Amino acid sequence: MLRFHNTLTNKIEDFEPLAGSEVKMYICGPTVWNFAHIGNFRTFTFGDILARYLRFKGYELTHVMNLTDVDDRIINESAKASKTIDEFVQPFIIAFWEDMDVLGNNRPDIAPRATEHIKEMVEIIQTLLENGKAYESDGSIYFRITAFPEYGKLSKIKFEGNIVGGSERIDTDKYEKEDARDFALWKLVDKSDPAGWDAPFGYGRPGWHIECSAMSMKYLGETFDIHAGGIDLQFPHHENEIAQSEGATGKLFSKYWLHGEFLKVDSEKMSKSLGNDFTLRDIIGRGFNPLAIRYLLLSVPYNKQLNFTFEGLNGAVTTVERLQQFRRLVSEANAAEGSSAEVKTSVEKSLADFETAMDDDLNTAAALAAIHNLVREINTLLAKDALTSNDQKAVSAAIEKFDAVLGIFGEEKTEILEEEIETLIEERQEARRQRNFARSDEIRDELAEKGIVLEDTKDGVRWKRK
RNA sequence: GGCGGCGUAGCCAAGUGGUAAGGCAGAGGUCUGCAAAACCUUUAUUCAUCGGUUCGAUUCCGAUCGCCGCCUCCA
Repeated sequence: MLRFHNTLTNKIEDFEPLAGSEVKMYICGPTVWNFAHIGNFRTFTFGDILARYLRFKGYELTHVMNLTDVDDRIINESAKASKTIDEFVQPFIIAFWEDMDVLGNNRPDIAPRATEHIKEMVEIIQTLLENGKAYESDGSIYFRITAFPEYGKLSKIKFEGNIVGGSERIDTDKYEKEDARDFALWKLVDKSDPAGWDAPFGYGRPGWHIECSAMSMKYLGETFDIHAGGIDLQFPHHENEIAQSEGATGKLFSKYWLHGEFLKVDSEKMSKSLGNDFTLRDIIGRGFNPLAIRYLLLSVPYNKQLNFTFEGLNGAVTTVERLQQFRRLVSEANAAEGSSAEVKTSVEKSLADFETAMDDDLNTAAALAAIHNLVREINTLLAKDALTSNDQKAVSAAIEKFDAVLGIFGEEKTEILEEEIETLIEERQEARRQRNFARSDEIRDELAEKGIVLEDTKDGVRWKRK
């Protein structure tokens, strides 16, 4: 039984979708110019694992992830560059999907853009104005938090002695709001500003939070199953989404809320001043295999802070190579006819342990342990040449199942230079037979330079791409 | 100041009221012309510190120390 820690109730809950085997899920996506940080990709990778696992469990999933393509920076910079928002934002969106692809994150089914859903936002704001949960002040529209008593139920934030009362950090007056906690739904802008939209309540642009309410409900309905995102969004963004959405519909917005924890770097917070705010591209630029980055990001359960270190990443590089090697060894094994009860048991146990771990709020660390245990057991048999053909099939099938969820075994590559490589290997074998090791090592080095690694085994030479 | 999370071997870490998963690194060995890969063996009397509850705590409670996040704008 799949269970999640639901931030809304702060409890571990059995996952029971609203409609049988259909699951509707919304994940808060990137602000398109600001996605590149490795910490963000932990959240997106977690979202991908969540989606993959729901499908693994047989659910029919609709997975929506928004692209926030309007904010002050985008508006200012696009104006400076004399570009439309769309022109300015397009390269960032392309780069984002490139990074997602490189990391092996499947794309969501629907990736709506904020700027294409202004109409839906306006409709929600209208409803809130009509039912008294929003008000106009100085031409802008604000949400009236006092009209939504449940405000704070997600973040459990208490306002006593905090924002409203004790703090001197806010001067309520300067916001022209009824209450300092009230947040903007629609911001009035000058008619001459190209970055604005017409609405019944005036020319302006939407507040940040309203886009997610509008897009999630448009594609998933007024009530849907899962809303996920990084922990940094819990307050105020998700809290405000709930207020807007439930304030407008009077219905439960999302049944489950999952929040991914943050990344630390060398046990410190990430920041520009510490020079440790790496982007995915920085790390790949240092020559690290994206698959290893993926492995590291998912090796710690999503709801735990992960300490990112290059020592850890180097470990992940080795681990991922071992897993890829394992898949190769299994598929290439010279398996004799037959089957073994022992292997059957090992495979079944590994799959069961894997699923138990993932069922338990996506405990990827424990799930990986289940995989590693199988790898070790089967490798032992392979070393003894004791894997039978039925074992081979069962193990391969298990690998495909694991990989459908985690995506860490890499792809089976089709080789292009194969003939050339084979010729060189032949030549090297001949040199070795003549005990001309100087020449044989030369060939091995030559191939190594091209990224081809040779391994001499008792069944002949095996080669792989590094 | 308010709220929340965390502190387990050199590193990344799972976990549970009953005696410490897994990976990386290290050491020794098998195999090999040498490597590589793989395998085998080995690596925490102990889970930040100090108290308490208990037959028994790393796991529960309290305190202390340390680290991280949110609590303003922008998203």
